[in-house]
Amino acid sequence: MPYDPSAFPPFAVTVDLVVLTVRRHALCALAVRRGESPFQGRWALPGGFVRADEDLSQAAARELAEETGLRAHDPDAPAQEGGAHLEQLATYGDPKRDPRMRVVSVAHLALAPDLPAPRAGGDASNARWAPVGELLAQGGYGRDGEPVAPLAFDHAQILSDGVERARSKIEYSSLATAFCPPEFTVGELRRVYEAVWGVALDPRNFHRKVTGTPGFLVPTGGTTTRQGGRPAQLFRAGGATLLNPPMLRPEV
Amino acid sequence: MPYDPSAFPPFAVTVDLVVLTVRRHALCALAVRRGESPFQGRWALPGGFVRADEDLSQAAARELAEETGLRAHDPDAPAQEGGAHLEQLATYGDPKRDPRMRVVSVAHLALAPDLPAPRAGGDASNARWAPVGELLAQGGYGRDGEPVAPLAFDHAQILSDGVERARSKIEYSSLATAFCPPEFTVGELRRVYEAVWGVALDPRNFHRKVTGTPGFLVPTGGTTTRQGGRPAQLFRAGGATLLNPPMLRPEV
DNA sequence: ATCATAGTCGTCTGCCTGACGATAAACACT
DNA sequence: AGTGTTTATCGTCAGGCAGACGACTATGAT
Repeated sequence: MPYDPSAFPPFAVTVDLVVLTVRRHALCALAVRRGESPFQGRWALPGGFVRADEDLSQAAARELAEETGLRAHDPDAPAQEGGAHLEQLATYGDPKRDPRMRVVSVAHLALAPDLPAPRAGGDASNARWAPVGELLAQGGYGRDGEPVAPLAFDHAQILSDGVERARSKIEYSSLATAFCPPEFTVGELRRVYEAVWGVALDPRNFHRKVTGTPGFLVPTGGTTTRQGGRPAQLFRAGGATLLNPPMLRPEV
Repeated sequence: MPYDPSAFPPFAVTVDLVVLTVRRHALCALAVRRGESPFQGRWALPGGFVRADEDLSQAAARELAEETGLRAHDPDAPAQEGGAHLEQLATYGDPKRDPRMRVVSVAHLALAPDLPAPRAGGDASNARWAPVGELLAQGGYGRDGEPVAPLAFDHAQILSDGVERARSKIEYSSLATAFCPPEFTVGELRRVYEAVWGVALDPRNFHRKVTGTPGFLVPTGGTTTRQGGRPAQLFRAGGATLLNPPMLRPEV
């Protein structure tokens, strides 16, 4: 068929972000309150339109910086200090997902260390870190007992897919270090796994596994007692991005 | 920000397909010859525009049916007879990936049993199954010695991502059965793994692994000698879609 | 001093994998 | 009929890794 501009319908293309972090032993996602219709006043994932001259990953990195101030890393690079892991998640294009027009959203997944309070256009009340269980509890009640409305659009599905991606990916990669500060202890890394998977892991077996995998953790020489108890060695993420054999997620 | 149609640029959205199959002990992908500019005469992945009222997966299933006659399965369902596995792969949106205009392509991955000759608008010379190594050999030479031009657009990257997805996914899922006919032998399934991974596997250990995993294979009671040698039991894919512990891919 | 907390090193047992021997059942020759 | 070839299937054995858990260490809190 010849090139004919009228042969295809125009779409709007957006990026939506699933930004995950671990706070107070819980897996949390960044949510912003919608200020406009549709779904006005409801919580949603941060996101926005892709600009005319922008690549998808550029648009995602820009949105991430606008919402959190974080700089994004290359997805293939190991976790480094002061930035977030960012990767494409999936694309959502149901014709009815946005009642205004035909919008295709390329969702991205970002993993960040614990951050100070989020900002959304400088207005803190319009952005928050919320435990993913709370955001996904359809028609349930939040931590403080207030009723929680479901996320706007198909964002519950997107968030759910993002959480599942994170849960499975830390099994066989060093991605869990993206939730940690530049230097961290084995115990802090273990608590990341426990929060993301929602299980308890044996500290001794976990210690053996992560320290026994060559290239996964590099000791920095320092120690810390910020968790209480005996001082723990500090590590940074090593060059190994793949964990083989993988960390086994306990049965449900 | 208020709703303003001028606030976002229009995009064209397409689906491109990485259709993989195993033929003659080699992993092959479906390629179609472009009849128009740009990249006229070059090989490309099949694909087309998403229609105005179509979901992305619908568009991918439609394109798959148009190019191969295959019906697509639900990605979450186990492999069934007479259809192909179809799942979303990734989305490619570099501003310069199509010189004509801004096109975002949502690539999908399809896995199919060995098929009769492909058809592309009824013209067999414009569609073929080609070994993926041949399609990805940049500036190399094909099986018959003719020079091979790289795939059009960024399709080499898309194909490469699709092959990598297939290679990793058969490790921990029953997806390899999607390459097999409805009833198959353990040996045929092993040859799928060998073709996709490009390695040789021990027949005895492979047999122990797949028959020892509950719910993975269900014997049908029949036997066949279509591979020569001693008759082999016939199986169909069981309900288990996840392989735990995974099939280990030998070191490179 | 004693306790609570967290980190780190070992041990043991069972399961799974890789390597590989042995047998079985078909077909193709001679 | 016998012999070789091919493929399927069952068994055995050693090594590695994970789960369960004991023991000890080094901090801060009471």
